[in-house]
Amino acid sequence: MPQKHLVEIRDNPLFASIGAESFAALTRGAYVQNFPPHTELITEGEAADFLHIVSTGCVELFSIWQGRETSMSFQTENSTFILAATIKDLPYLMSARTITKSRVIMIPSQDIRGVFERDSMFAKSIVSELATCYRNAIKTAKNIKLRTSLERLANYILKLHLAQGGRIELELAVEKRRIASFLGMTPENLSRSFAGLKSHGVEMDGQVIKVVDAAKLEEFAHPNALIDG
Amino acid sequence: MPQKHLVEIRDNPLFASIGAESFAALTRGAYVQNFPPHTELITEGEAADFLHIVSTGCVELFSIWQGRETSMSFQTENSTFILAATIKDLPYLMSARTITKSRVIMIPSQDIRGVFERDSMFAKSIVSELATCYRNAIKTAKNIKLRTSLERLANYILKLHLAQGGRIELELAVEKRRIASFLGMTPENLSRSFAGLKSHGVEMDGQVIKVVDAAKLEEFAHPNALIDG
DNA sequence: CGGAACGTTGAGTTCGGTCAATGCATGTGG
DNA sequence: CCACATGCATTGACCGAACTCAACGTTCCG
Repeated sequence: MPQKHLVEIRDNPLFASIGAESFAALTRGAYVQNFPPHTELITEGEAADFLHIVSTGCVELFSIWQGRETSMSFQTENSTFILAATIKDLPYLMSARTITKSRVIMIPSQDIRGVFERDSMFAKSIVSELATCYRNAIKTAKNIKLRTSLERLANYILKLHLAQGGRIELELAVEKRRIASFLGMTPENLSRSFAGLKSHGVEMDGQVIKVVDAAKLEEFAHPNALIDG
Repeated sequence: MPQKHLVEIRDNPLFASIGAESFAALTRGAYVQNFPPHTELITEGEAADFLHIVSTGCVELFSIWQGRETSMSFQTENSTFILAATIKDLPYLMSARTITKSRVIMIPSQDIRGVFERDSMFAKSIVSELATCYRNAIKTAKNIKLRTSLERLANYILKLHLAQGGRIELELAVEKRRIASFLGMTPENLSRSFAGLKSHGVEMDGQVIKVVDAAKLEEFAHPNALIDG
């Protein structure tokens, strides 16, 4: 593995504080690979042979049941995915596909479990990452169960707005159909919901969303640290 | 703390394989307490001062947003809850209340984090528990997003049926209103859904559910290891 | 210049929620 | 013991949110 890639992996918070020996053990069998958009990386139900880490780009996690598909989350820079399956040596619960051209680090699950046993710093990182993922899953469930689709969209836009430092004009990173699925609605309904947010300080023109009145949007969205934080 | 309680804690899988020293450190500041039904144990947003473990009884985890409440899960014997908050030293994302009379073990979060650092066996248990909880949360989200309310109920009953070794007559452990909330529907709709399952091999009479044709129910429910497993 | 995929819009339908009334069980106080 | 209150489950009528289906416009790409 080229030095460039090693540095790349090292930069990931998950590996930042582990020992040199552990790092070597983790990277010995690792791959770094570039994938074109719309490439299925893993399929739910398969054995979790590798831990995946998005280095650059964007990966969608999704699930299918009885022909119905739903977007579960979008992973960008430095996100791990399917960590729980790797740790427990159980099948993936979700499938993953690239949305944009993406570079992905893959580390054999076996090595992860091995280093986990020996390196307590790494174990700590893993636990921290797992706990964060778990909390995010809980937040997702609360979001879906407690809010209407319009409220979910309002909070989604508000979050984007804040993440981009309060910028007025927002560009959506992923297709609307996927956002719709992520938010638990149909593309048609997302279109209508965007229109419905006009009276709450959001204007839309094609791919560009304008948060013209953030206070008004926030008043409607009622963001909450225990769901959106 | 009485010997009886120590044995009780020891029996929990989370503490089964840890060293004597670690065990002593964990139990030094621990409480074991009995609570009557319908007692709120923790409130979302509060600091995670204790890890809670249900020793006997049943505890409901729920969340509230804008006056709307939803049941997130039911915890019975040997279940931990709010482990992620304890580990990360962050506020609880859910509230908890007893449903039945319950005995609960409470261990100061600080002690959990301390022993976690020193005892790798304990760290392993924690990670395993966390990963399991995480996977359950993912399954919950998939269940809600991919299934209709009738399908969710069908799978819920089927799961009960199988958990009780294929018994025909099932008794619901918790009130229907809470099951309804857990399944993401109103009590009224749950009533109607029960009626709707008549044509799929389920009969209902008050508190007693009869799975008269498990094959028929399964054919409708399409249970899946990646959601229900 | 098609053709494909996506987004939008409209019409109609369905699923699930709201509201209200009733029945039923439990519990309390006279 | 009964009268009454309370809380849950059920049922019906109604309503609203979201989905389906279909048509159409746009963009992107071969």
